[in-house]
Amino acid sequence: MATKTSPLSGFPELLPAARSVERAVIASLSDTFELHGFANIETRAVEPVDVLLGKGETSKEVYLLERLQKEQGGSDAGVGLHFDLTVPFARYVLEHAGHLEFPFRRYQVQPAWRGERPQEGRYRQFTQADVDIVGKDVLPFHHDVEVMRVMVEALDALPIPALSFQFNNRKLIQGFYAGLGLPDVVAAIRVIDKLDKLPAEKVAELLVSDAGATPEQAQQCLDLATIRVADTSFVEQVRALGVSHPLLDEGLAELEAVVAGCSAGERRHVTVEANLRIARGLDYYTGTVVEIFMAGYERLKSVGGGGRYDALASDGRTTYPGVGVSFGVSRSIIPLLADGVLAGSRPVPSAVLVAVTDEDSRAASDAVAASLRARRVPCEVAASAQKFGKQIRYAERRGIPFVWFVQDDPDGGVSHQVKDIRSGEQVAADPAAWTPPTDDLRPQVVTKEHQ
RNA sequence: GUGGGUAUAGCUCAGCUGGUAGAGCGCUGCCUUGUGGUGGCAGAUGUCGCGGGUUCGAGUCCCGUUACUCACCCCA
Repeated sequence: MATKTSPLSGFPELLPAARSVERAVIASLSDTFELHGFANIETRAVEPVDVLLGKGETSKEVYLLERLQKEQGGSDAGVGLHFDLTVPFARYVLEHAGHLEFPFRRYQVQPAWRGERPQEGRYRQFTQADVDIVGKDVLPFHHDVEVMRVMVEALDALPIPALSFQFNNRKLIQGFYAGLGLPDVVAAIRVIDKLDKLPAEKVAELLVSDAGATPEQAQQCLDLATIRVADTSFVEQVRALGVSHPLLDEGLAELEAVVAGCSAGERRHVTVEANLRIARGLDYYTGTVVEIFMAGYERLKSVGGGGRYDALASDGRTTYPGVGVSFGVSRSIIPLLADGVLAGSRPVPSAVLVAVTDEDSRAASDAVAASLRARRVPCEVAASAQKFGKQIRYAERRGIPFVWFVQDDPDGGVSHQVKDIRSGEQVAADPAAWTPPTDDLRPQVVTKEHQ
């Protein structure tokens, strides 16, 4: 019976070649995280609604599981799919605190769900990669530098366009605003966050109307927010504004350490800046904050972000401060795939198609395949003993670079030949010794420059 | 949630002021009796998103509906 299907908006599905790219990205990220000693965990897909909604997110972006709610008798709010990995992680830490060693370092690559209108780079189901370090009661500041450096290193290794890490520090902002005498620091941060959407004059007006600032204070806020440098010279620039407060000093010192620490070393395509307008809307951040942007894809807004949160998880007796950063795998990779900036070299893992001469000799072809696989060469045996031209075409359509022929010799033995179907070159080969070039062994990520 | 656009072959799309469905690519076969790609010849494929209305007649006009899509809001 025919079934009509249609894509579900916001729930992207990749074809095999594209999926191989996504998997390569995830493998590369995991490799870097593990190189720095971060253990992988996976949390369940659902959380109690009160856990999900406790962090200032609006309820309508959460997908609720209606059936489970009904089963529970409707007395409590039920469960919903998580919309990020930070909130489930905080819950996980509380739940398993007795079995974890602190500081606890973990990374997590999982889908999250959000019920908002889909767009390029914004999906209802998307994969995110998070790294965090969580301490018990205290977490020394140097972990801020450490975890940010890990993400810098992880993203620097990816075959994607240049990335910019833009750092700020909540203590710096709050200390500055407090030193300035602003009545409503939180409202001011929220207004400053609009700076890339509204003109400066409009933001100044909002600071006066919404955050209770005087016009002079508003101007100083703008002066602070427009500081953006690729080194630690922002410290003098902030000092020059003439505001002083102990929290400001602390924030300046922290941001200086993060920028200096993340800038150190050779990078392929990741740059680091202090950008004092970065605030991040989420109110659980307390110190370091970061947003990550991808060159040529500024329209996606940030492809990653994170920061320091001193009290995301607490059981009332112990608090678990943490610092972490997340990278939007779907958000960045899917647009790159759609634009052809990234592509998979082939849709199948097979590097070799072993041709079948006739069904009676299929066993001989199977033996060749087994021999290749014993040396970790991915291969498959032809589906049917069609004319060799058809079998070659089968391989060509799948991007399989080599076809292996097993043929009877006049002297009663068999001969083996392998053909590179891109060049047409065909040579005698030993199934117990032949190996394809390394680049042909597995599907590769192809970038536009190389195409 | 608000506003715009679109819906026709596997894919990209054409189809004028209404007259029973088309192209390119792809696909299948043959030229090519066991080695593909180029070329030539032949061929297959559609409830024209769904429901209703107007009309002798609707892919085309009208109404509704659903899905997709773009922008705003917001975020990874």
